[in-house]
Amino acid sequence: MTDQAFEPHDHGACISDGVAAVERICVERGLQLTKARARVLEILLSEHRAMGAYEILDVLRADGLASQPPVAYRALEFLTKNGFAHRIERLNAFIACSHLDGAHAPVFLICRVCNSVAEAQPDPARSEVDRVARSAGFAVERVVREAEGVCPNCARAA
Amino acid sequence: MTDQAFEPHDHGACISDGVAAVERICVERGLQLTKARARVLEILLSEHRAMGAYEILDVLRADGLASQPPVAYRALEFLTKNGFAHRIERLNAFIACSHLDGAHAPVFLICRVCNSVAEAQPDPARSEVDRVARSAGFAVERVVREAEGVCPNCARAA
DNA sequence: CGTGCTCCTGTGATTAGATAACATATCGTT
DNA sequence: AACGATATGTTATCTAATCACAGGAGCACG
Repeated sequence: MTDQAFEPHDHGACISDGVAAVERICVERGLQLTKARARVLEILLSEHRAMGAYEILDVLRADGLASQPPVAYRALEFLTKNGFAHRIERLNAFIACSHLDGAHAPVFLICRVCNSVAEAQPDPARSEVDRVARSAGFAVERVVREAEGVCPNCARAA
Repeated sequence: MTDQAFEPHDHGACISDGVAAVERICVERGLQLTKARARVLEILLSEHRAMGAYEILDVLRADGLASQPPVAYRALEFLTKNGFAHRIERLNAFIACSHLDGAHAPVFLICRVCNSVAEAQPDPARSEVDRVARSAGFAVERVVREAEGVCPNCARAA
């Protein structure tokens, strides 16, 4: 398991690699990574934390782009629907996906001190949510798994 | 595991037993189950689904009680802080706790067809979220686990 | 007895998050 | 050129949540 958000890394590459990877996938799947969508993805990739739609909108506005709420929400819908970004329900906010390879049911670790969010890839076979749902005869379509707490860096600092 | 929400049961008892149990716990712990708080609990217990704060507020208003948003939010804060109700992040809504006994890290099963929400009690030892967090050195304070899908009753009906 | 403290309530205003509805544009296809 | 599908721009609206401040009930302590 990797937790990019909690470990030092080349963040410039983080952004450019992320955009490049999404571009490639869009070509493969015939998806249009338009200007607005690409810009929102970049904005999300520029931070390892979740950003609210209106916060993203502020950045777009500063760029001189259209800045009405639907602009951000449409881009975010595109990104989340295609797995390029995720919605963090606990925060009503969004974050770029950091595991573009393959289907996943991620677990998010949200640090309440530094606001960073790490996306972890747990073993799907061990999902307790799935196990519980199965035993209740419940057909799962989407799973939300988010933990809020203190990341190792902030714990060390305290 | 029990899934009251998905199974036939005496719902009148569901409400009265729920209120009685919370009353008892409040006495034990020296908590004040005031009029507003008790009423909101009742409202939540009256349905096996999550209700939005403003929806609760509408009921309070119909009762002739104070009906400004903070009234509902304060009662909900009391109820959730003490484990008498839970917030469903996915829905920005609230539901009465159906497992008052003991500390828990519940899993919620949200039916998108009939809107019912079941609270399941998984085996804590198997929590994949905890496992992942531990391996990242992340100190978990709160966990959100919610599955959205179709409940057995609605699946049968379709 | 009354002062101060803590906790709870009431209300108006504001901020944040999300969507509806409708008009316009762009691009590839036929 | 006409069409359909997809994406954009904008206004308005709705839902969710919080702030800020004033007032009240109950209790403890001097």
